[in-house]
Amino acid sequence: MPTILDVARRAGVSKSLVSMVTRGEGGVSEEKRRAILEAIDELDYRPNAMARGLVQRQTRILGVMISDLQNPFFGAVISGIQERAEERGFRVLITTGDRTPSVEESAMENLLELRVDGLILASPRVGDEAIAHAGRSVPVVVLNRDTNDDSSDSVTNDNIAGARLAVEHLVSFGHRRIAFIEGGVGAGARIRREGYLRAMRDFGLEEEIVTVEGRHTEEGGHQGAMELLKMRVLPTAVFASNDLCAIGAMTAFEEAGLSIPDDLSLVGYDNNRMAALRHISLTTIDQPGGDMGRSAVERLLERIDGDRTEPSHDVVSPSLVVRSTTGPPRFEAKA
Amino acid sequence: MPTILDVARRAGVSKSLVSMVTRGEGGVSEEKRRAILEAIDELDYRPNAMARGLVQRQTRILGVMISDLQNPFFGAVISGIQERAEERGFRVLITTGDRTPSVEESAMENLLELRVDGLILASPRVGDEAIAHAGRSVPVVVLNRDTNDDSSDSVTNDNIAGARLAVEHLVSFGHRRIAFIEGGVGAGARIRREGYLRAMRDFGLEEEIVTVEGRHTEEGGHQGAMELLKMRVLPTAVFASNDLCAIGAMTAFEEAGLSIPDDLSLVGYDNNRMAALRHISLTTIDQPGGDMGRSAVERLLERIDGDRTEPSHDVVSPSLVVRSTTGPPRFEAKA
DNA sequence: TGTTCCTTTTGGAACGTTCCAAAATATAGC
DNA sequence: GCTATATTTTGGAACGTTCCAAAAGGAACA
Repeated sequence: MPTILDVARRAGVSKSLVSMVTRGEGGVSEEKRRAILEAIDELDYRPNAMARGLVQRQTRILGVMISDLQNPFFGAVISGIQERAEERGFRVLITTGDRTPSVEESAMENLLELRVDGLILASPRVGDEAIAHAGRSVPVVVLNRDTNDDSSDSVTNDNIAGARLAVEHLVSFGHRRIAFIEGGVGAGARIRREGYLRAMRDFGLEEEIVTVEGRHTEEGGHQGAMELLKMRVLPTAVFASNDLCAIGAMTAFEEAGLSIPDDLSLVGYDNNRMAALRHISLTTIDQPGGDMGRSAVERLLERIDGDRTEPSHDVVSPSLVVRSTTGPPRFEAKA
Repeated sequence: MPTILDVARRAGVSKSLVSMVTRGEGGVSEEKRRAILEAIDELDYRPNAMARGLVQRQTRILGVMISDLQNPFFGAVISGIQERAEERGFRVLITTGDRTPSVEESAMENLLELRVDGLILASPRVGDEAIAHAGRSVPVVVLNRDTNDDSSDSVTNDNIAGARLAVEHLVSFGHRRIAFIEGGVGAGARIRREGYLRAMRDFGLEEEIVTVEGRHTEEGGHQGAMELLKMRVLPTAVFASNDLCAIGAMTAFEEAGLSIPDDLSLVGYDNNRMAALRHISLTTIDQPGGDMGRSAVERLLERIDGDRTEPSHDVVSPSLVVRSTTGPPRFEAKA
């Protein structure tokens, strides 16, 4: 593989001049510039980003760790990240953690060893200490998980408000027995659960609280729904911690012969593209993934440029998207 | 940020010993090893992958360029890649091209400048020459696109056979007027189109051939379907070049008041997780994404290890998955 | 013909590792 | 206690860039 010295030799100039050309720096005579460009082309030269990064002590790369690439919600997030990063002259490198803390941790470590200039963690499931640890060496923005420490910035949607929106919507139809399918630990899951609990209490439905696990996956949602189906008295509505979960639950309920929303209302969270499909048409809480991705990049760049040293915690507002999976309960609530 | 020298100083040893420890090399006394590990911990030292890669002239990183991260099919592909790579001690770094050739090209370039040891291109839309160019500097495996040159390996499903499976299935129901929604240039799209054309001819349906564009996206599929709806005589069946497309088309057809499969049968391609959702239940052609990802890694490692220099072109067999969007045509075919 | 001031070009040091040959130390055998 | 050998440790060179101070050329002017 050719190096900058090969190019210099071929073009009959010093390596420094070649470096100036590849970096797009001015002050190179037209003649030499042309000769260098030609040599680069002939030799198929490509600058070595490692050597460059080593001496510049920065890479202009933003690392993104996505907990679950199978969840289409993150597609939107990445698009937003990519778009804004490109505008600002940064590259984006993605790794994924397969929803497993240990895999996530090594995915983050990879990025850090590469010396990315900033790190975005999308719904990470790793422990707080791992995040804080990363935050000590590089600016970190956590997406959709409320970090309690100030070692990193965060961009979240207001999960408490979102959960409330969901419960409120169901209550407005007259539902009282509203179950919740949880999203496991990490991510915004814990907070959504908290939001559900609070909303239920606020509406005086403390005794109706029922929660089962759903792991933020389709399979998890399916299992959670099965668990609900085993109860002697079924809920009239179910709120799932994310859309994937909700869709898995939907399948389970219909397999059991229930009709949605006639027998049971269902609300998801995320508003991913599956939820919007006409055939799914899931009522859900929208969080603007693309915007959140863009904000994350901006928070990161503020830190990288040294414009800000105070932690920042952006909160975007979720909104209710009513589709076809919610309606009044079949039997009047006992009131 | 601490360097290996800081660690060495703190532990009272030479940098070489520290290096041996971080690389897990043997032959270090227990005493020194412990002291070094402790120093690493105290200083929060993390080896610099760039410096390491520079001298080792390899990174043990596999680069993956995914044309469309929004398409859930690639989630499965990445899982397969990741799994196998990890088994073999390689790391995976992902970039995405947002379905745009120029973005894809720079995403590839990023990875090459980082000197990844191998490159996987998943359904790239860039030109052949860009792929060949990359193939000159590093082993490349192209997924789901038949490369005609031998500068890279490929792993594809048999798109011709898959398309035939789809047409055959529809013909077996008595359909004759079977339209095709194309997937644009690049990817396996061109070949699927070819497969459709060939199958139609083989079944003596040459005059019934109708194709519209669908760009392998939901929106594209929707538009393609709208175009079909404008025709004076509607097809009784539609075969879409991928599931995303098919789902977009499904929406359009139902918005126009058509009932699937009663008024119109629909077949997709990929068998992505959306297609499997009970509510979509799309008849489709399955291609095993996870397996293809795993194979891609294996082909790459053969090249990296120098076990093989001859180009390899794996072809996996697609299979028909019959679900609920296909049935007999409403009116008997004119025969 | 010098002198001054630009513009263009250059070579060496640095970045943080690994590799390797050689040095230092420990162990064994007599 | 000495040699031979095995184990552990070390310092310097290399990897391919960028940065920077300084050198080399050119143009303008007296």
